[in-house]
Amino acid sequence: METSTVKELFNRSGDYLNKRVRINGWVRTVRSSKEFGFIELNDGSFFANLQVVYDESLSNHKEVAKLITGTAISVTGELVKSPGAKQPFELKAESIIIEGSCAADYPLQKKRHSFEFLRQVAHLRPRTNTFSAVFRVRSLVAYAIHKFFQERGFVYVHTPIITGNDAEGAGEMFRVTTLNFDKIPRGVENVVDFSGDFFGKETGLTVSGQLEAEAYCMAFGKVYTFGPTFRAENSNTPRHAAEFWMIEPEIAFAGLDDSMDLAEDMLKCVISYSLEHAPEEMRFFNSFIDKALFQRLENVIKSDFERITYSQAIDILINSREQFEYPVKWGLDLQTEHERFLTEKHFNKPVFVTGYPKEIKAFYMRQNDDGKTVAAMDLLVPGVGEIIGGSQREERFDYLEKRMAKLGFNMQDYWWYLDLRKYGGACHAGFGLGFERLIMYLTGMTNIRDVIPFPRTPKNAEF
RNA sequence: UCCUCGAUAGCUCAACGGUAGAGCAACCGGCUGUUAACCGGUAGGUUGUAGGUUCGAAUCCUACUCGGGGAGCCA
Repeated sequence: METSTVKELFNRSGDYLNKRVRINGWVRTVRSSKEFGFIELNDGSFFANLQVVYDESLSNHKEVAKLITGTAISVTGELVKSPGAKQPFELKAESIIIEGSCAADYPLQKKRHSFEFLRQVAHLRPRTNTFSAVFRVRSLVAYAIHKFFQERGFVYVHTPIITGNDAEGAGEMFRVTTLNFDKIPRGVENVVDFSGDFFGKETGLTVSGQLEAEAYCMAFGKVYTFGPTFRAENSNTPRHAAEFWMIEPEIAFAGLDDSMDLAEDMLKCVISYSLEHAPEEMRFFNSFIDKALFQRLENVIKSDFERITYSQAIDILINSREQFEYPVKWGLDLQTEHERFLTEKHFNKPVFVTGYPKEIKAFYMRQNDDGKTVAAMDLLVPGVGEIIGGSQREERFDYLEKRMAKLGFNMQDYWWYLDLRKYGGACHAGFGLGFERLIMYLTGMTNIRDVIPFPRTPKNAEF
């Protein structure tokens, strides 16, 4: 007999009702009486459990009555209408085969666990309701992002994981090396000599695929990256991880407004996709994780994102009469408290802030005519803060070269990046979207460690 | 990295200077439709680690380790 999935039973219950089926899965909980009992079975295909009913007619009835949470079983029986109120149908077991027993010290219980505890059993937590929902949505959203870009003619570029350039100084890099730590070769002034290293130069894990994506953008016109990114920052917050995934679209013959349009369109599409394709999971988040989730997401889908300049943001903050811990002054970067005020209190929706002072932004951003600001944009969203950072790129060779020289860059390290301006450099723009921050925003989960299967953070690389 | 709070049974917590407890889980038993099932019972602890104060420390002090929240860095 062919094995069915719980998902199939729920989606096409009419086809299965009063027919024999077999389901393989894991026991979530057992409620047994003297002569019969119930098993909540989850097979991973669907958020909801299947209720299995058994009675003394089972040859192994005694063992089944003692099944504990976590056991892997295979159930064959007839799918029948359920007299119970909480499920439309149930599986009346004719045979239950115990595929894998579960030791008595199984850490997961049928009651609620703290997320802190579940992080310590990251190998088991996908078996819980919350993490089952989070990681199914994560999978769906990854697909939705590819779908969004592919349908719009973007080319998916695999930028390198190992890289020789700490491109934008986006963060500290993890070093990649095959040098013997007991005998590190040193040259003049005791500086480490990387010439004998695997790549013959100093290399690390990528902190951004943007510079390489720009190269492909100048060939394909519209590209995006979607891959792992690494930052060796000692960041201890619920929004930072040492290994995370980033989506970086790059579009040619386009400016800052185009990239904002793209970002807004993408977010709306992805949110709609999740609501449509993971309704059970999203309802769960709205009920148990964040009661305002649907309201917030629907607000995002329907409303136009606010677009203000950095200068306007400063004015709003100064005129707000709100007490801030950090000073608000043109030229200083916006602090988290300022960003939260703008997106959560003043506008209460996603806000693009553009035109930051060039001193506080990366070298590659296009300089505005005022000589003071660059065509940068950050997208701030309620609850998560900065979810997107982007800009129009400086496509003018001389402007870029001067800027890099002023910041003390070694031009030889960026020869190919400058070449892109030399050979048919067109105006272009793009942004980076933190994939996990998007998942947090979509699910209402408030810690990045709970939206990554096996999170990597300072002092934590277990599993 | 800084500030702050915390660490007690497998889990969630109580006890706040005087013999370490409860609910859930586990185990044993009961129960003819359960829904975090219910009812009775059993077992389970060098109170994160190392020092110190005290007649006496889970409780007070110091350091360390790990974790939460806030900040910085950013996505």
